[in-house]
Amino acid sequence: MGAWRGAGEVDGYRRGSDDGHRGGRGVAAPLRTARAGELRESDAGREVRLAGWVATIRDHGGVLFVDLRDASGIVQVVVDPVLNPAAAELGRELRDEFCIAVGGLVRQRPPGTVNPELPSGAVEVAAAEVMVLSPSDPLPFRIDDRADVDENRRLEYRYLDLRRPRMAANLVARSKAIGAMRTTMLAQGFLEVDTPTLVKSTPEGARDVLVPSRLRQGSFYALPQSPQLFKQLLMVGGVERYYQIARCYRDEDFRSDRQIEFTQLDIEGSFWDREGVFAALEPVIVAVTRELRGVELTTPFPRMTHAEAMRRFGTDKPDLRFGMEIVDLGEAFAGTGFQMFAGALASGGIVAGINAGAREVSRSVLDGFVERAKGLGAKGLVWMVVEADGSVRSPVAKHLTPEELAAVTRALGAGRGDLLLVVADRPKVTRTVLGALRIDLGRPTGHDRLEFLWVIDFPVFSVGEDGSLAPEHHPFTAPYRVEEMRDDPEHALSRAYDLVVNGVELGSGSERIHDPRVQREVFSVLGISDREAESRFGWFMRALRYGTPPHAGFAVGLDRFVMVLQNEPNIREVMPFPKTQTGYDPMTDSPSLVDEFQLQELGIDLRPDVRESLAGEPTPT
RNA sequence: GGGGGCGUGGUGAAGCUGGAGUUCACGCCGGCCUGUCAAGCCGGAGGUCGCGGGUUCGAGUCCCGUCGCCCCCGCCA
Repeated sequence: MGAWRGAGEVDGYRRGSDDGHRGGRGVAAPLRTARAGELRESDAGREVRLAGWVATIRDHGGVLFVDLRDASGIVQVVVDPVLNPAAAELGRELRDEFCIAVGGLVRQRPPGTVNPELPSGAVEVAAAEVMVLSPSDPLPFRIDDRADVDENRRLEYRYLDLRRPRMAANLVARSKAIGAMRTTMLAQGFLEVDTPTLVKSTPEGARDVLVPSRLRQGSFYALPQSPQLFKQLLMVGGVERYYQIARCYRDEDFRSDRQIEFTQLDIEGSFWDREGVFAALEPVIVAVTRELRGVELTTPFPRMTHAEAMRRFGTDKPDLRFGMEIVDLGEAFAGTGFQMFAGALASGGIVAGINAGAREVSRSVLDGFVERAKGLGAKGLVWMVVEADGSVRSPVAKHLTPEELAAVTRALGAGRGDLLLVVADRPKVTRTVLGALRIDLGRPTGHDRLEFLWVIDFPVFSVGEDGSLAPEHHPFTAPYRVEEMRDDPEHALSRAYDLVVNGVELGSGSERIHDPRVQREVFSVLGISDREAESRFGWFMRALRYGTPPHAGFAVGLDRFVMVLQNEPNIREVMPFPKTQTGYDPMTDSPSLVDEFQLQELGIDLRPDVRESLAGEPTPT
């Protein structure tokens, strides 16, 4: 680019300067000698060159103010037509978000015109020269944090959205987080190793993102759900301490904290157990939090077993920033005549409740809670309000004895005005429903406080609605005892753990199986036949036979972590180019149809019904 | 797969009980203005009320369907 030299035109835009004529002597490189947001009183008297974007223009007819923004921040540029008529003339042609360069003198602002809102507000740059590097069309939305722009529109113009201070700050935070992770991992002697992104599909857990092979038509790669098996192979390979900032892909429905592709800090270590993992990871969490929040966390983080988390909070990722714990009310209703409670207790269920505290709630809000509980799978929800006179108002009060009502309020520590929510159902349903209501009712907004927590001793299997068992973790997780896993699968515990902050699952990990015989047994208990295990994981099981060290590891969700630390409500705000809930990118119009030839090369034919549904769609030629 | 919320000039909103595309702020275009800082003042342009159907003399408004975005349940080993 010919900026600052050559003729006085850049892409047809005239340059204004104080030499009184156009096309005058050029100005030598570099384009920029200072950063806008960094200028301070101590810079007064400096001749600087700045380059950036027009944040706002304030044209007083005479003097013209331009807020010049670059990645470092904003500084006010003053163009004075008396001192500099050519620059002023050009300045009048400037519009929002033009990319410009300015040369001039940094000076203290006149008394009374200092802007305390701006870090650079004590100074301004008196423009001697202004040059348009690149003009801008009128914007689809304002570059401003204060506007709440439709997200589709933001994604369509993500490059403009990223100019907003909030998004720019999130990019910086993300970069700092990765930096702190690398620094901490390197200091601990970890080796950064990258692993393939075209891998073997192992239909297990999440849906794979598939990539068709051209050279082997009909065969598919998968994008990795995580580098799980590769990092274990690195342990077999003698790496001992591995980490990677890894991109992972899971083709499941989107949520506010889930995207089809996301980033993890992935670590693995040999001769490690859980304690080794925690000891290596806590400094990383501390460093990232220090970097992004300026907060020094206390270690070690508290721990809680999965069973305790479920019992007290109804979830495997408890938010410890508030109480409202789930209280078992079995004792209070031990001999109750109230059919709903008695029935639940008799059939192996439980009665439990939470004290939502004193709050004014209308009947419609209470009905909303009942609907929510039903939506979550409970048969119903009983609400009780402790009245000013100590009596209990509830739709079921007449079915309960005064002793029972007293026992409930006592068990829940209820005082005047408190709202109590009670569920009677199977234990798991009861706890998860109350756990969800607890979050609905008690969760603090934002993430100003941080409550980290290790959740340990996950069960090997989770019990489904129908009583069926589903593995809670990937099949390479070591159980405490294989025999228990086989003989009493419902109660078997695994050497798996999660890291939780403020009710958000930040990541999970486990001690791995390093004995091929145990691995085979685990496959068998999981219902994976020898033959199936061989075809899907044979290559991996073979590796385990060559002196595999005991090892363990973890993966931290980078996007979620930054989301929490930046106090963002969803993961998209901390991802540079995220997709919508339906996996669509409005900016690039992706995913898109491909042309017939591309499909042919891959040996792929679209199903007739799919073809049919696409009729009328614009197709590539 | 299911439930809910939202969809109105370029942006953000209001639009009540169905009565003229009405209103507000920002942006845009033009003009004025020499110390503002989301500058100010005057004037102007700009909309198939997501799309389709229905009810009605009449629909942004009511009903049905559909599409898109967001949130939740399922799903996410």
